[in-house]
Amino acid sequence: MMNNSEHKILLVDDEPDILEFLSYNLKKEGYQVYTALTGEEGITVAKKEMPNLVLLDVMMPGIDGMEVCRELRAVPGMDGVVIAFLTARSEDYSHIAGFEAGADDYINKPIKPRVLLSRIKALLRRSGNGNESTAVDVGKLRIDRESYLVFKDGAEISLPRKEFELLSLLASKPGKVFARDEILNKVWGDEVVVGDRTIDVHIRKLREKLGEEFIRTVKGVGYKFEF
Amino acid sequence: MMNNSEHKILLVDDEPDILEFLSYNLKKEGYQVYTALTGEEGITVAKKEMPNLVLLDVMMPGIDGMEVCRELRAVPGMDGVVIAFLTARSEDYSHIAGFEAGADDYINKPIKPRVLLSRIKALLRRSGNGNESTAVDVGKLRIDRESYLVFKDGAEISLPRKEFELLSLLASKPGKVFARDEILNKVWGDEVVVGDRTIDVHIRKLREKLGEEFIRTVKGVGYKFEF
DNA sequence: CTCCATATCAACATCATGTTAACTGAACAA
DNA sequence: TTGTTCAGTTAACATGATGTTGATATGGAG
Repeated sequence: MMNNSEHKILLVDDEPDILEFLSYNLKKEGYQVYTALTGEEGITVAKKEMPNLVLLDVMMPGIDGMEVCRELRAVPGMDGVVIAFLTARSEDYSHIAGFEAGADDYINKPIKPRVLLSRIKALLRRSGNGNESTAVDVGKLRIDRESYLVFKDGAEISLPRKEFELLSLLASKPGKVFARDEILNKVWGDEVVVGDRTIDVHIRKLREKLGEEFIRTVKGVGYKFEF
Repeated sequence: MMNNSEHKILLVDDEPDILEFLSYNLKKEGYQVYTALTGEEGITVAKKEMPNLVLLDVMMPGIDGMEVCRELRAVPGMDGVVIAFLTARSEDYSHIAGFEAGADDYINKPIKPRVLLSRIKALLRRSGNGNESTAVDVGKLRIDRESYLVFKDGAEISLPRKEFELLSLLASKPGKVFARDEILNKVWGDEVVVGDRTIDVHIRKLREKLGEEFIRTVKGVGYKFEF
């Protein structure tokens, strides 16, 4: 197994508390951790250390995370770096802009260590595999989380956010039945309470756009993606 | 699907009202609930019952939640347990200390039942995910709980929920005779009251779909799975 | 043979999901 | 501003699979 100590992680956040918290948890796992309190500092450190992963707070005084991300992407040799945003849950659409700016992932605050660590592992694993694309191929579909696009027979299908995330979730484990509870948790979040029919309607829209053959209902249990 | 009754939850809070409130809501969902009014009691009960999830109030007289958490983490065999904090403080970063103590999540008071339940489900799901074997092979059958499918000679057989759960139960211990009572409890749950014939009919449907050779009737006792 | 648990079947009830259309609010353009 | 479009959600209702029941048949143990 790859040792975590081979990985450098740069944290950029204006809150010392959070930096310390994240730093503590990541170091505990054996990562080499660098921190920066401002966007400027972050860029400087990044250029110097060439980290494998950058965790960026979106909201910072001065240069914000989005801008840091764009600047980092412009640095030669920095294109392979994985960049993830830290965002408050309320900033609902921030990650979309984030993806456009070149982010690989976004992580909601408040941050839970287990979630953080598993996300980071996943991100690093992905980046480690060389130039593997962020797209997933499942049967006739290609789901590209980076561009938020789905391709079917070469045709580009653009999906709204919720639909995309729902599809994305289901396709993340083809064959697995996702319970409605689980879907609500993962796509809508803990606190959001939406009606029973909301999922169905989204499923229906997906089926309309993609065809009937991909999403299968398992009555009384949930939905699953098939290929 | 897995019944909630398989999950033990320990609540530790010095306020009887809150304990009762939480206990009521969790029991209603079918969890096995244990309560403790102090940190000491919590640790004692935890060691004895080995719950799957511990909900800890942070602020308690005597040993506080943080300390309980640390002590629990030190108990052998307790490392897989999910520990979540209940905290009144919302926006500050007091939970950071909690995470350092080994907590998996924190839940803000005031607690809304819906949020609590969905968080708990998510936590238990995550904890169970690691070592869960998804498919079971029994003789000519393969039962895949993840995709809710049964395979026989490579052919895919799709079963309705109750039938699948019934088969799943019987096949979980091939050879063992399950009494009708036991079947009712595990598949239908405690609260549901259904007539005598219901089980027979489901057995019949299973035999229709799978063949006669798998489920054997033990008159006066129950049913068992054979292979 | 007789008794009683189980089997079987068809009628019935129920519940999860499908479907449609309408409503809200955000983003955007004229 | 107003109007327009779209994502997301919801209510109301339709539909059909699924679950349940009771009447009746069957079959094995004693």
